[in-house]
Order: sequence, then C-alpha cells, then structure tokens
Amino acid sequence: MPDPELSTTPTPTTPPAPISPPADTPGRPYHHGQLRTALLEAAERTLRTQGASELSLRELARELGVSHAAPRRHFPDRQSLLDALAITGFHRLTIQLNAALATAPPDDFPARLKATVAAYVTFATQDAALLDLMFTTKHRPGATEVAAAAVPAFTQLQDLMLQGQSTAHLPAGNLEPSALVLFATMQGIATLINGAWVDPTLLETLTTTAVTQFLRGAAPHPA
Amino acid sequence: MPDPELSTTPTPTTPPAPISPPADTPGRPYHHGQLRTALLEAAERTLRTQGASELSLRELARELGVSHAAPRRHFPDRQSLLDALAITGFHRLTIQLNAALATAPPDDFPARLKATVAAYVTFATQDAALLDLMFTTKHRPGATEVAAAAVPAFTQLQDLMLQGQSTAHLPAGNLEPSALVLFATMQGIATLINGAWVDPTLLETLTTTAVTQFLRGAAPHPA
DNA sequence: CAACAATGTAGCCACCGACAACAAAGTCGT
DNA sequence: ACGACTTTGTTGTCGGTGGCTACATTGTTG
Repeated sequence: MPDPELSTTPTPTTPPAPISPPADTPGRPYHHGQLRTALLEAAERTLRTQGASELSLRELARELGVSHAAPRRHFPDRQSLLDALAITGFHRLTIQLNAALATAPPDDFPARLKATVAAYVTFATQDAALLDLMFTTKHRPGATEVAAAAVPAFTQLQDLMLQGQSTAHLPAGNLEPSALVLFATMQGIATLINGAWVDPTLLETLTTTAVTQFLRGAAPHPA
Repeated sequence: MPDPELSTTPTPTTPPAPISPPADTPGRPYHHGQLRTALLEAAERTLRTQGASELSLRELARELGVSHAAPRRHFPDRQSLLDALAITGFHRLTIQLNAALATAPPDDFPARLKATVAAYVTFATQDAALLDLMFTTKHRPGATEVAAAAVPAFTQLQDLMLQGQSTAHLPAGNLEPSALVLFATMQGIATLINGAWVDPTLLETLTTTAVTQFLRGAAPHPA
C-alpha cells in the first residue's frame, strides 16, 4: 500500500460504490461470475497471438481486472489451464472435421478424405500453438481427460478409413499403419507450415499431393 | 557495496590456494576454462531428461559449480543457448543421416530411402525435445544461424530425391511437393511417437509402411 | 438468519532471466 | 617483466511468475 490516505481522500461519500479492487472494469460486483470462461477465452487469444510459453496466469488476471490469485480458484495450476485449452481444442477440431465431411458427397471416399485432411491442416495452421498444446500435453502422464477429449476426432478418422475399405479404395485387413501414416502426414504438413519451413501458399498443393499419393500408395494391390 | 574494505585483506598468507568461490568442485581455478562446452553438454542432458521448458540457466550454473551469471558470458540470453543447441542438433542429424546412407548400397534407391527415413525418425524419437527445438526455433525471426545449420540435412534429402529420379523410381519434373510430403510424414511419425499417440514399438512398422506407400504413391505413372 | 461453500483478494516465498558493477585471470605490446 | 587491455567469472539487484496460505466477500441453503 504505497498511499494509504492520499489516494482519493477516503471517499466517505461512496457507500454504493463497492470499494473492492481498482479494476479497470469499475462496476464489477466482486464476484466476476464468469471468470473461468473469461480466462479460457483470454488464454486462447493469448495462445494464438503470443504462444503458449508467453501465457501468464498473472497477466490473464490483469487483463480481466482480477487479482493475481483469482485464477487459482478455477485452475489449480498453470498446467490445468493448458489442459482445459487442449480439451476445448479437441472439441473444436472434432466439430470442424464433422463440418468438413458434411460438405463432401457421402459416398465419394476420395472427396471425403481430401476434405478431412484439408480441414485438419487448416485447423492446425490457424491454431498452431493450440495444436502443439493438444499434442504435447497428451503424453504427460495423468492427462486422462485430455486423452479422452481426443478420442472422438480419432474415431472420425477411423470411421472414414472403414468407409474406404467398404468402397475398396483401401485394402481389407489391418490398415492401422496406413491410417497412422496418413495422420502423421497431416500432422507433419502442419508442422512444416507452422515452423515456416515451407510457404503457407503451398498448403493446398501439399494436401492434394498427400491425399493423392496416399490413395495410390495404400490402394489394394492389383497383383 | 556491503563491504568496501573488508573484502580482500590482501590475504598475504595464501598465495597457493586461490580463494575463489566455495564451489563444490573446490579445485577449480576461478576460470572454468570450458564453460561454454560444459554448458552445452549439461543443457543437452537436461533437455533430453526434462524438456526444454525445464531448462534453467541458473540450474545449469549450479550443476557446473559456477555463479548464476557466468553463463551470460557465453550466451547473452536463454534463447541463444537454445539456438546453439538447435545448431549442434542439426549437425548431429546431418552426420547420422550420412552414416545411415553409408550402410545402404549406393545404387539401391529404396534401401537408401528407407535407411534415411529410419535414421531421421530414430534421431527424432531419441532426442524429442531437441527436435522440437530445432523446428520451433527455426521460424523465429532472426534465427539465421539456425536456419543455416539446417541446410545440409535438407540438401542430403534433396540429393536422395534426385537419385530417385535418375533411377526412375520417381517421376521427372518438380518433385518438391512429393519430397515435402515425405518429409512431413517422417516428422509426423516422430511426433506421434514422441507424444505417445502410438506405441514406440510401431516405429519400424510405420517407417516401412511410409516408405513403401511413398514409393508406390509417388512412382511415375505407368499410364 | 445463521452456517457453509464458492469465489475473489492480499501477502508471502522461491525461482527465474536479465542487467550492472566489480574481481580475477589471461594476453599482449613494449 | 610489467602494465594495459580483454576475457571470464562473481555478487547484488530488479521485475516477473507460479504456487501457497490466510483472509474477505458473496451466494446458497437449511
């Protein structure tokens, strides 16, 4: 407390004003009410603009005009906030993959594959830091919730592969390796673009090439 | 200045013993002599065991029995240490790719490709955090030295592709997209394993599948 | 209306990276 | 050999951060 009395001449005439903190949002009624949501939104913004390493709980608290310890009520530590971000990230990814599938004819496997890959890479490049978080957070021991949130997105890809088998675009049998290789390729393309190893304008070309080569490379052997 | 005159009391009776610091390595002669190298080695160890985010300059200094500001003489800030690590990482990668190529017959393109991919993925999984550093550091504006260090490794892959064209395993023309897709696949496989999305025992299967599918998918069109 | 839970605040601690001022050792010209 | 200069290491400090505890305010519920 640098100025215990000089501040505002104690303002004995302001009982209606909840003295509270000198937050930039002066009218806030002590309890923020939506702190958790607000934190996640602000964090996602910072994540996109500054990256995960720059994300500071105290800075978030300042942005929201709340004390530095307030976030702790909703996220016991920094990592759990990051986990929450990863989880919502997986939800968003699942939704976007679904939406992409809906734009392709239901029985056109190559088109559906292309749409899925494009949607994934688009998501991955628009939210690079988030994707990184989603992937690196997962392997942390004890991140069961994050892992669970990832399941639907994977199921979606798996179902698509099953469709490919049913339409004979893909061979019968265990295609787990093939599917994983395709997934790895998507992930890798995103990494290349996010790391500025290739020009972003190549995104379209790369996804097309990847899908085309995958369809040719994984197709059932004619011989 | 806590003690302007008590400091030295010229210590006329201890010329042989270099008072120096009470470091845990008592015999160290004030100047470490190999601090830069030692820092890099220790940092690489911590990087492998703890990850980049856990790497602390002060902790490194403590490990080496040196004051907390000593590292600054060799690395102006934390990032420049990370850059140095990334650079040596690229050197190591280049060497290992070279070694892998040497184990395959000079004119067996598929074998050489397989060996290269395997070597890359092996490197990437043994030094996950380092690989991440090498990739994420690169896009940082102004990291010209890191980018330069990456060139030889890429040249090596490029040369291999040219060989593939000369042996007709790959079609003539611009194969940059194909090569990038393969590179993305390697990178992605590493990511999948490092993030524990797939079991490490699948590494061999995945690289084989990736190479096989690539050779079939990128092969010159017969029609 | 009185416990109680939920939510926010204030203050502290240890750690970190960056910086500046100082000290010791090596180097090099004379 | 000796003194100036450079290199390398040390100490001290500052602001920032995450995590913790104690406390204050508000909402809820019996």
